[in-house]
Amino acid sequence: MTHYKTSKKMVKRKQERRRRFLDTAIALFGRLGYHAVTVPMIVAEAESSTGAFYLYFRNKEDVYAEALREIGARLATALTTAISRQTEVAAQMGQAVESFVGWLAENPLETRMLMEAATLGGLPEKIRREVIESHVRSVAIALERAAPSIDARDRGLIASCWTGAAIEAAAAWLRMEQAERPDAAHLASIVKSFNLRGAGLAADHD
Amino acid sequence: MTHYKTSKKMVKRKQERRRRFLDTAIALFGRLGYHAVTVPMIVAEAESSTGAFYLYFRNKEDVYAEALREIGARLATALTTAISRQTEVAAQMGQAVESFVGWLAENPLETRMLMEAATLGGLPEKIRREVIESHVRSVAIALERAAPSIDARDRGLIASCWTGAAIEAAAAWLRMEQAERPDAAHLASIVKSFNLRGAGLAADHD
Amino acid sequence: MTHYKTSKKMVKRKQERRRRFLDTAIALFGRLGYHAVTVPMIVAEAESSTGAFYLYFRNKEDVYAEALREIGARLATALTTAISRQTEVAAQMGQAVESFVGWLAENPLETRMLMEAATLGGLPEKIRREVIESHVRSVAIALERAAPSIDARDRGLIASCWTGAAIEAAAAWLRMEQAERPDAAHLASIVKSFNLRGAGLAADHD
Amino acid sequence: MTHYKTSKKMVKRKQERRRRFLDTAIALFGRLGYHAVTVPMIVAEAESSTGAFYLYFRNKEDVYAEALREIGARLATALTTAISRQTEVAAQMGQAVESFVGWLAENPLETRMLMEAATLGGLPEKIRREVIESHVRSVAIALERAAPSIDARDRGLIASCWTGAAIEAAAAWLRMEQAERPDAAHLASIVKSFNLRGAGLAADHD
DNA sequence: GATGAATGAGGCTTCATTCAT
DNA sequence: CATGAATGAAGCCTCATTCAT
Repeated sequence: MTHYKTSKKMVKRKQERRRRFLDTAIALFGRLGYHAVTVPMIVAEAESSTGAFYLYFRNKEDVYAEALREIGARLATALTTAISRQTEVAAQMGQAVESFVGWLAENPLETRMLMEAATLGGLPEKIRREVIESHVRSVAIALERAAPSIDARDRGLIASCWTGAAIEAAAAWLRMEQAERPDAAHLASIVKSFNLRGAGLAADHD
Repeated sequence: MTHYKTSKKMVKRKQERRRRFLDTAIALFGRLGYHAVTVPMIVAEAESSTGAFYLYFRNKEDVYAEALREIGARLATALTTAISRQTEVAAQMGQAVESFVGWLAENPLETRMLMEAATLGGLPEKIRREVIESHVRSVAIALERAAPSIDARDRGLIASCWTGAAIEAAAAWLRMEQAERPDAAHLASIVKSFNLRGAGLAADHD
Repeated sequence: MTHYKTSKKMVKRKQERRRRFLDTAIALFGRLGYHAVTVPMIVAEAESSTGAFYLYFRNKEDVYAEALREIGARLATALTTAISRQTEVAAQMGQAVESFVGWLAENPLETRMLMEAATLGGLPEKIRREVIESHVRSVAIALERAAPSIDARDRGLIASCWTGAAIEAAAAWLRMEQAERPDAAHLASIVKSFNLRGAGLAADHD
Repeated sequence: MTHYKTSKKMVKRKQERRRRFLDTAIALFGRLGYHAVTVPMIVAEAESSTGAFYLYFRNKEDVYAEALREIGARLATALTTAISRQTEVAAQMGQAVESFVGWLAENPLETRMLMEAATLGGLPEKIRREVIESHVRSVAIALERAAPSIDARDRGLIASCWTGAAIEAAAAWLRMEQAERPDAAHLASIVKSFNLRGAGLAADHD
């Protein structure tokens, strides 16, 4: 009765395998970049086989895209969780920047992929846009409530400034020698005040 | 030995040829990205030969790097010229953002290269850093004069926010359909006020 | 993980394929020389593909080196077999020259590779040295027993004379028109008496 | 009257230039081997121009061949001079080996070219054969006088053994670390006695 | 389902040689 | 006569993807 191929055990195995490919992919893409990573590399690192790889992913671009989606999901989870601890809009926005920057700082591989995906074209670029823009969008929405006087058309651009500042600051921080880096919390607080002020949501002398 | 024919004419021709390669390279790299461009493509587009290409550049990475340097020079010129028209520090900084964003918006190919170079590793990444950081540095220096109360260690990060906001906003603007884009001047003014406020250099209600 | 199909059949096939590459390589390198042979040539002649080639060898130099090793092994086998038929040192040495020269005369492709490898530098030169020097060394060792009065330091040089004479004579013989060549056995006997006398191991009027 | 283009001064200049090319070529070919040397390299080292190069030589193979001829001439001069100091055939032959080996040992670049040329095919191989065979031939002729009992057909092969022993011994000597090399005279004496005995021209206990 | 050997298009780069100046 | 910029054929090698086992 129970169809052999879809026993729960097998489904679980499949997911584990897929997950292992994805983790390996993030590790490699994050460290070496899209073009320097080869499918055989991923296969070797994941201790699997080429055939298995193409069973789970259509092609190299596809793993990259899926890995990016995974990253987007993790980031969203982190942000949602953090933000839900705040009730007020302004506080939520502050929390959002801090969590965003903090997450980037703690996840250098993922950050690198997020940055690289912007220039990769095709599916990766599309997914990166979705990931980032879902963040941009929620900033824009929050902005709408917090500063309704701002013209709707400008909100998107301001939100871009917002995320651009966060990502670039995190990237600069990651490029610094470990020794001379301020701690991640300090980084987050600087970006937070830059963004809140920039968007006109904080007193000048915060 | 006896140099008969290293005439001025030839020197000029060499420079022109090199310049043609560089222009072609910027056009292609800016449109398709580093990895999608092949040396034969550049050669064909520049109506030259493979051999000539390698006469002027060590390899593909090298043209990319040189093109990037060229871009950096052009950008620096644009900024210096614009800024020199202002005498006051705060005004200079405002001018700097506006010119920077304006230049990015008007030079989409160059902007794309500047963004991609961040993820290319090797020489390109190094040059991009030089180009961007020369800007970051001048922002940091201006900041020192304009807002001496800010901790020196933080200045670099704030400068990163500053350029990150500008670049990302310009990129988002470039990604918009031409029809729904506000004009470049408007974009520049939004980023300008975001950055000046973010850095604590402008009144809240500018 | 679970190795389904790394069957004996596949292992055998791999070895056969590798062997075909090696045989083809010897044929081509022996006929045309290292630099005149291209990887596509080897691939075409072996009725395989570029990719397969690089699956078995790191690069062109590597096939050459492996082919040389193969040649060394074949030569060593031939010599060991022949020499083992003799019990006395002097007789063994005589047998060694004869077999060596005979083998060279019968294997012109291999001989050509052995000669060319001396001027190729890198790994090929190193392997040729190993192959030849294993012969030189055994000559030197035999010499030690047969003529202990010779200074140890000179033995190596004498052994070089020994192999140099054999190789050059074989090469000269191979260069002759087939019509005017004495038979291989005659060649071998001439070199044999030259070398034995040269090393002081035979009566003057042998 | 005196034709401008063939004034003595110019002829001399031409010869000097050609000579400089040849010397440079020997230095480079001897150090790096035929295939690793490029025409631009020779041109640069000789501080001249590509155009000039092709004024004096038909192509790369041609310089190599000419350089080889030059080497042959120098070697012949050295040998002739040395041999002419002896009056007796046997003494002349001994002198010949010694001078030959000595010359090889003192001229490593030339020796390397002589060895490499054997496997180059085309003109170089032909010239090398001429150079070496003129030596082989004179050995064969001397042999005819010194040991008329030897069969004429065998003389050529014996002469090949003779030169092969000399060249290989010299090469082995050149490959040794300078520190552990016996001096060139010792090398020469070893080869001398090996060859004289091998050819049956010396007492067993020389 | 799983494996990994095999494929081959296509990229990068070198260098002997020519020829306009 | 001399120069050296320009040419382009041709070689080496990588790697995404397929498919027989």
